[in-house]
Amino acid sequence: MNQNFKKIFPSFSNVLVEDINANAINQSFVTGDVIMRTGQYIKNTVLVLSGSIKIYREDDDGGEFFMYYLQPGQACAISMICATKNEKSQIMAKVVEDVELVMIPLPLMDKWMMQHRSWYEFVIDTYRNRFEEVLEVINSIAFKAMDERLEFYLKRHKDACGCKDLKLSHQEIATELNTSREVISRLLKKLEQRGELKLHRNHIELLK
Amino acid sequence: MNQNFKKIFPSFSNVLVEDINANAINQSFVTGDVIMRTGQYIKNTVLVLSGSIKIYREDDDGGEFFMYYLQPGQACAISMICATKNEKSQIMAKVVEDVELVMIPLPLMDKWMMQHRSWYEFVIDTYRNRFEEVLEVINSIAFKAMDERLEFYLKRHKDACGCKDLKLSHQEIATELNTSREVISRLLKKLEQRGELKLHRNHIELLK
DNA sequence: TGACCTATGTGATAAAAGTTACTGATTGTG
DNA sequence: CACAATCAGTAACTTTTATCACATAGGTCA
Repeated sequence: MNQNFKKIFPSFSNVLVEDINANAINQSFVTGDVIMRTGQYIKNTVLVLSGSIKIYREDDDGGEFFMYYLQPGQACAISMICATKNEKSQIMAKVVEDVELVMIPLPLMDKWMMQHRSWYEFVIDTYRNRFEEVLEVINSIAFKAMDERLEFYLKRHKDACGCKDLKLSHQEIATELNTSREVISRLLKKLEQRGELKLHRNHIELLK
Repeated sequence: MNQNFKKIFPSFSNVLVEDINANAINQSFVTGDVIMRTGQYIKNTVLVLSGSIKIYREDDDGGEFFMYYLQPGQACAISMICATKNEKSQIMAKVVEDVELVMIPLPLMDKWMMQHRSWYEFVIDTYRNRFEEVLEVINSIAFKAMDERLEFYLKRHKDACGCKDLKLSHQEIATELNTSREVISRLLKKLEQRGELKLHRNHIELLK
């Protein structure tokens, strides 16, 4: 796993990787598992080795507002931030594709900041990227109408999975954009007519 | 200023305060000054001694979506994050009340993370608080209709200024919520009828 | 195959928000 | 004081989004 790990987190120094191997816990989850809930205390920082996790905010009445995906080589910024303060989670994390994780216990996450330059940079980098991503999300909902928000949503999914075939139902999209299925169906139809994509049952084929 | 500084940033160690005094630059701005723009490179991390700064995102067509205020004793999380990577600003910062600032040059901000425990904790704390605040903002726009968003907006302003008298015109609020003045006027009227507040020219008196 | 479940398409209608147009009120300034 | 500028109130209308109701289509499995 040592070899593999260096490939997924190439910026980590050898000493850091040794420290991780010695202290962190490996854990696996399968699709559908919820590994973090709103209000739950966070005890670990999570590094993703394989698979994919959806990070979202939950509404009082079942809305699941999509924020971003965690992919291999990434870490959960929120778990890092909360970890240092032993805070409750403000977000939900659900497994989209079976994942292998490395759990870094809270005190180590903090200690390594001072000891390993490459860890420090990784953490700061994670903060920055997520903060920016979240700012983008704010832009899209604050300034854009639903049609543009849908396009933004599809684009982010394309970027995240690196493919043009999105396995999403209209209902799922509607939930994640906090609107109704009918609205999404209609807007997708328009995009199809414009030649932007092709609709299939349970998946959407992007053409551009 | 040394004495004063310790009062505004009580968590800072004496050594850190000395370091700040020796290296940082004091700067003042007056109401209306824009001290950071979208696309501009960030060369300093900003600590607020007095006054107040509005942080917002700018739209292509003049929208000024309100994110949060920077108050005395606080620092700009975004300038910290960007500073470490020499990145462009993604936000706008406008002075709302004349401010005195301490500008920490980029390389020091980074260096001190390893040297001063109290600086490290302050920075992490700033990240965490802002991240959470931004998540709250996402909730309000993703899940709430304009009436609730307005109430949330008023509440945050009350919390920020610590008073119940908000010096805001309907137009300002509308701009910051990216809607039109008429909508805000109507909703404020409703809130007045419900006895939540009292409307005056150029200011709103909260009753609850 | 046919019963059944889920996903999607679509029209009608309602509600929320945005736009236009105009009014009066208050304030500051020469 | 007179005038301009800004702020606020409101009615009428349009657009966007949400909701309801129902039709159809594809896939699963006994």
